[in-house]
Amino acid sequence: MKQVIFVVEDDAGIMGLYAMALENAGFEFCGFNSAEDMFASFANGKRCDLIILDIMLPGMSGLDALARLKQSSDYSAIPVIIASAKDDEKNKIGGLDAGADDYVSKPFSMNELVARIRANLRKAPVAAEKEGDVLAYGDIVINDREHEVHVNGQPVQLTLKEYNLLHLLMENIDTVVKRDRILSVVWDYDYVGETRTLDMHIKSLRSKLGEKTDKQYIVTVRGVGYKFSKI
Amino acid sequence: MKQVIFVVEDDAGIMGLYAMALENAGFEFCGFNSAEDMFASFANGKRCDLIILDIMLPGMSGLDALARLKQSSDYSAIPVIIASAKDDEKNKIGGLDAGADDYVSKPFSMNELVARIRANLRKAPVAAEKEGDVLAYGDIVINDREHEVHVNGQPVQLTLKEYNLLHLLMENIDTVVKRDRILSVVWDYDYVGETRTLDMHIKSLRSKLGEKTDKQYIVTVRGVGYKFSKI
DNA sequence: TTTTATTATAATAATTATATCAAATATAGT
DNA sequence: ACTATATTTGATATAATTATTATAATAAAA
Repeated sequence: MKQVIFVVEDDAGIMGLYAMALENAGFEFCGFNSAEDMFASFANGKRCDLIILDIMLPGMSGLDALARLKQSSDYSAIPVIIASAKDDEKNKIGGLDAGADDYVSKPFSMNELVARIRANLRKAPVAAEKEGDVLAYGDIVINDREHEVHVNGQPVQLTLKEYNLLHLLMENIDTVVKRDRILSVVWDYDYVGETRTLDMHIKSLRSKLGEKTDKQYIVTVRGVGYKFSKI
Repeated sequence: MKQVIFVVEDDAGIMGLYAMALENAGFEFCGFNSAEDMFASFANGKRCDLIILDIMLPGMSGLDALARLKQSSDYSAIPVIIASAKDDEKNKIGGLDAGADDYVSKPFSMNELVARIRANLRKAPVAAEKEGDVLAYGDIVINDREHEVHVNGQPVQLTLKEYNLLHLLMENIDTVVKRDRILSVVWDYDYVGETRTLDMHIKSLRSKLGEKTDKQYIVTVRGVGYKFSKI
């Protein structure tokens, strides 16, 4: 199911660019010429995963719209990226203070925009997936309440350390977790010096997850740590 | 890249011990005789990862300095370890109340100190990483959280040094970064003299970025350094 | 133009980080 | 106390990264 991006922008030309870039990147695009139109659409029950909001708008300003979104209990969780023609620091700070999750100043490349969208979309799902104590990605499901892990629907038997390690990595999906941090979270270490313990557990975790699939979930980021990767 | 530890301590002998212990433990040491000196250094743009603060200081007291640090939005995230000659519980509590992250009372072993430094450094990264996940210009996007770089939407595989180098240059977009500065930030160097190491990494970075585009991002400023350029 | 200083390049050597393995130790269950 | 399982440790292998060296190319200065 494609993720839906709302774009509020009054300039038709720029809107066209958004449409093209977002469709291209695999999102469902939905544009509005004014903030009022967007709220009307919300009222009609339409939903989205992220909003791109121009600051300079006819009628209700972008910042006002932002304030309204962030006050509402229904919509406050939706990430909002402010887009502005002004490369004006004041505006930038203002927007972030008002609750925007990110900011791009025009002109920006569509690559940058897509990167920012992806980054912001990724912050949200953790909360969503956390409910019911279940973290899931792809073929791997980790159920905290039951303390069980399934790969491709098949239960796999993890030891405590393996479980905690996987849990930490999945909590931080697509995010590098530094070796130090892993050691201090999964182990208690104030460790000084060399240990191959972490590597060992990564290895056994990989083999237990990999026995049932050939996909590489746990990615080594040399010199930094490991991340659980969607890609 | 070494982590930088600021030490504020008026006794020259003790300062020497700190210097030795910290360098030894692989940190970059930077000492100040007074809190005022440290703030002056901050004002000059110098940054650190952790501060060790003596309580008994000439001029501004350690606790006052602590209060000032913790009130500032810029520096409040930096972990502070209070060091005091008084093994006095009252003082200890006072310091922690005032926002210190940890406390050691003299005399302490350098091993203990280093262990505490490591432990406190480890608490921080979450806060640090929160800031500006994405740096982008044009076709190049660098995502710090994921530790990934995309060129034209395509991921490219960078080594740690290449990554740090690119990051430094992109942080300073359109600004020349001097060779010295690059060497001291990305490498540990105080090193004076000839090295072609930096050139090497610039070369491989260029080729990795350029494989997918013919635009020149990294500009050589002869006699000075390099800059990442929009134009 | 010639000289000099600086940077680019390529090939090779050295270093470092991680992976793997086998064995030792610890822990929990019976 | 005995077993089975889990975890840690240290030694070694592998692979990836980084540094070095020598040489070429280039720009600036004389």
